[in-house]
Amino acid sequence: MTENLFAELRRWVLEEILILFPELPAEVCAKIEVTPTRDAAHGDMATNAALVAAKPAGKNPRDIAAALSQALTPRTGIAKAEPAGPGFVNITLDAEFLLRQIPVMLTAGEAYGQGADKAEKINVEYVSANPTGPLHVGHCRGAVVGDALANLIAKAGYHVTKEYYINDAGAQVLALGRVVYFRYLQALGLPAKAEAYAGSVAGGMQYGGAYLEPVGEAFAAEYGGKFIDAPEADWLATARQFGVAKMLELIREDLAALRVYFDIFSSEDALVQAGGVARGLAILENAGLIYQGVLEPPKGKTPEDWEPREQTLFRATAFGDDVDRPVQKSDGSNTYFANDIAYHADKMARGFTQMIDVWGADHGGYVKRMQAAVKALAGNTSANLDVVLCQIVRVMKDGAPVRMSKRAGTFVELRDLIDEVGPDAVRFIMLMRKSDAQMEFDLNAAVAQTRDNPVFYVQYAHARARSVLRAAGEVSGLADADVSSLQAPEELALIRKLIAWPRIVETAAQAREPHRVAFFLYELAGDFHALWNAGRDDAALRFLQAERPVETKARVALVSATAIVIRSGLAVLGVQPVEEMR
RNA sequence: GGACCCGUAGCUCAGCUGGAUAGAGCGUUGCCCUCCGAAGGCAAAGGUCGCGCGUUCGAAUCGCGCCGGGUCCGCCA
Repeated sequence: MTENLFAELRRWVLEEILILFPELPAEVCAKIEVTPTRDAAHGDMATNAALVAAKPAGKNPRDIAAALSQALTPRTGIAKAEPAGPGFVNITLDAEFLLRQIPVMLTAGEAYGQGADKAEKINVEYVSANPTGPLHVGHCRGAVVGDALANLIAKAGYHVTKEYYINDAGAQVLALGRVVYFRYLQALGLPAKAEAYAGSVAGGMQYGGAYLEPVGEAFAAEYGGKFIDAPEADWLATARQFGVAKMLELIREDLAALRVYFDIFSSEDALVQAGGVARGLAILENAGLIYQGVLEPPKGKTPEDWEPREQTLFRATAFGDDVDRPVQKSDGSNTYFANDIAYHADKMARGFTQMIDVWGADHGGYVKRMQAAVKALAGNTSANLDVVLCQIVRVMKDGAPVRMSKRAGTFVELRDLIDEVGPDAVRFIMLMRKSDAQMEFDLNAAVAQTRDNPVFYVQYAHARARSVLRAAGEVSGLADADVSSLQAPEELALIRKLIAWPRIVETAAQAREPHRVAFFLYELAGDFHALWNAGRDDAALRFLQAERPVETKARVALVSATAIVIRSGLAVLGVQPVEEMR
């Protein structure tokens, strides 16, 4: 018993088309698809096989469509197959064949839609915010998109590792260490003034937020007066580590509030200490991709202090990048890019040939060079890096944007957003947009209990379904129910939507687009609400019919299947199904 | 100057990797809902898919060139 009916029908189409044209090249077959029809008048499914095969077969697409239709029609499960339009074949399934999927859903439960084991590891890295403070709203979209994408790819049958890269090696965490020390002096009651202290801090007084006050206190509690008059060299490493550990705790709490969890946290510092950077660069060095050179200044926008400098460069242009990229600064120390190369080399050494990074839009200019580096590292082997960019989110309230700039002092933390609308709304709404498009997050809509709040609408559908199931009480042998009475247009529309779920999982995972799941659930909820509403106009369509146990059982099976698919989809999005609306 | 993302209904956005008559919600307009499943329901109006070439049986979708918005551009992370 197969789950993905579209994949099954595609196999049938392929079998028949290869009987008609045994010589059809594999790359042509690969383009053949079986898709849901937009219009119910076109049947349940349509295939483009005749259109795709027309040119290589040297025949008119309509003729092929006619022949293919004839070949498909006798198949068990197909009620009708007919040529249409420029050369489509529209397929109408036997209702009985369609309905047979309901027990499949009931038996599979929330696992319905789970793809077959692809026996392939995929690493999904996201958030990776610097451990210098709590997460802010800007991190939120990447966290949600990355998490849902990882769930989605796992659902499609891949072995997914969710990874967070801790940038605990650069100048920023040193700045954090200095501020921790400053807060420590304060905690001990010493007259350390921010202005005076800032002057003595290399890189200025970043991360001065109040959230570091308790860190200073904890540091004081741990080390007492030990570091009061000590030189920086004595305390900096300790303060940095202490600060990073505390910030990671903070970040993990923020992530937990958003229900985002990782399989692994990788430390940049640990990688550097273990010699990973030298190891990564050596791979490129051995491939002859590292050289000394001088870069041209960017045209049209030459920095004031520009002067030509010789640097160690990676030949990124050999792999599709626009210019070669520095891996070492002019003083010989490594660039951040060098560490990133090392980090991806490390992932590859851990057996990942498929990697996905979720980044903010401000890193868009970084994509080509990182992909170039991965290709270079792979050498003759195959490895691939996909980058999902998340564009900016504008938070709106009462029709006006909520200011979020740090400078304006209204720096909105992720926690504020979650407290305002709850993790479910944050997650679902963030996923109602394609990640590479800018979006507006409307705080008013996010808490509204109407159809324009998608998370409410979907959860309400689930709650209604559960309410029916509670009212129905224990119904035994649901998976064996006679469902042949399900014939109303609204019922069949709902079933057609339900059987699309495995296909959505597959296509959305392949496209790395979790938002398709959110849209699917929204549509599914719409179909279910429509059926519910039909029962208001026509009592005969209500789910529970005291006088008609057979029909009732069939409908309860359908409602149960609907609840299962909604739960299955919400699980991918990381949104909780609710039993009742309160 | 260059790279990347976006441009679809009044607004916010989908459009399933080139398919059939371009969709949804909000908003607008009209009708329905005193109770029995209404924190609502049904329906209508609303589009030169930014513009122009090109590729082909076919383009919102692919290519090129413009226009507009955004992100970014040697040693920052």
